[in-house]
Amino acid sequence: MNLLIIEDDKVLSESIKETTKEIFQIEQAFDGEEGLYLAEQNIFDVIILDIMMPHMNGYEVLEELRKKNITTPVIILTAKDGIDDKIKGFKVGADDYLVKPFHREELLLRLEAMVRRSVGSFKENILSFKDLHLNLKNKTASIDEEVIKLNGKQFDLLEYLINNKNTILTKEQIFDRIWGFESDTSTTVVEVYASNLRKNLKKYDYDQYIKTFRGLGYMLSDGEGNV
Amino acid sequence: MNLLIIEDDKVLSESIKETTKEIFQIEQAFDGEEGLYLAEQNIFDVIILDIMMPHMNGYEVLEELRKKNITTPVIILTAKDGIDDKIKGFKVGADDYLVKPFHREELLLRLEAMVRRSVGSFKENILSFKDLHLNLKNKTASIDEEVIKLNGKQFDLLEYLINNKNTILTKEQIFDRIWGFESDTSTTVVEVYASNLRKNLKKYDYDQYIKTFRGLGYMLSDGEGNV
DNA sequence: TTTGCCCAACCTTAACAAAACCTTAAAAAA
DNA sequence: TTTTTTAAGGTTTTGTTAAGGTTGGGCAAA
Repeated sequence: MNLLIIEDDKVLSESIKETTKEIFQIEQAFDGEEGLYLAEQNIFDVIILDIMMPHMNGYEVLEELRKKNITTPVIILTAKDGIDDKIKGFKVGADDYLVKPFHREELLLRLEAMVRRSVGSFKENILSFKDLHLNLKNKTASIDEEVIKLNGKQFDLLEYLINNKNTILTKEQIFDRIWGFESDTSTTVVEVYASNLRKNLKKYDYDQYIKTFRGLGYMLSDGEGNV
Repeated sequence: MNLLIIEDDKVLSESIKETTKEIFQIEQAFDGEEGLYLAEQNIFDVIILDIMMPHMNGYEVLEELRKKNITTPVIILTAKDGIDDKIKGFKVGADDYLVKPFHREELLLRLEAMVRRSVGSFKENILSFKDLHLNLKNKTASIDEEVIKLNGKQFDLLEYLINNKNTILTKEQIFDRIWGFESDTSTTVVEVYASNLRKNLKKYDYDQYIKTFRGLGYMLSDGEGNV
């Protein structure tokens, strides 16, 4: 689970990081522009967005983001608790709105509720694609009771693909999501992992669902046969 | 959009109905049991749930509901604003939590945000021209369920034509748009791609809509026959 | 006004070139 | 050891070019 914190108050940002780091992989941006840039990579599960920031404020960031069809859930964090501010926040596309000061627990709860819904699966930590089930808790994959051995990043890749089934993910997105922005290995590793994942799924004929779109990226498709 | 209000205070329930009736089809339940029964029908897009109710309280209703795999988004409405109550609410599966008293607008905004997300994620990104549909999310084209195989630039060309249907696009425009300004290939490739695209659409008689205007360029026309 | 010719613009095809991708295996890191 | 990364060669798809065929408008002669 990846969380982006866009907050110019470094102390608060760190504090949020502390309370959420057990559940999320954290990325931080300390101004609007940087936040927008990172958010545009479309690799986050949820974004915490401060409103009052120099240069580019939170509303602008969110508006830009939605304009670009990035639908990552956003929770607005602000000291403004006037109803008009809330209206503005929701109108530009926020999913939740939390007023400072707030309980750490409440933030965490709201984040969890949001992720739980958007990632789906109310059933505890199980992510499924057809008869293929991922147990997110202990990182195991299985098809009809039979466990498939996948190493770390292969599992991550499969999880990411399932969470975005039927949409094309570019190699860059996959790379940024799994290897991280500042990783200095090349994006061709994605090809290697796609290859390995396919090899592991081949036994169950699930490799067919991983489609590659030349010049675009990869997609996990539950479409029957075609494409 | 269907909304279920589970609230034993009839005055408040009516008041909520008033503020939401323009957007939602409303159903009301005035105690926990009735609410659970209605919610189990699984026909609602979102549920407003009061906590303090006689016999069966909101937590119990929600817990029962989730146990039965009904995942309708639930927003809890209560006078309790202690953090422990919120924790309890989210833990049993709430999606949002609003403390009384609240602004009518805020309730409405939160309802809208919730619904927008749950239906929004279902709606796909489709661009259509007559019975020809482009799925922008996975770059597939189809006519009556049947998928048409188009490679990258052919798809881009078709997308561009549809987005500008009934206006003539010069070869230069098309070229700059799809190949990019600094590309050093000649604009005759546009002709080749127009040809290929027509060939692929011929099977469905959709090639006829791609008209060429000598000395001007191409146009996708939905006009019948002539022009 | 009509006819027929010419030429530029466009269409189509196919061959070649060049990316993009796959797979494997070995080296490096954990 | 196991996992991750790099590298290299092979495969497939797509992009590009060139060449010959087709079309249609302009224009001059009838």
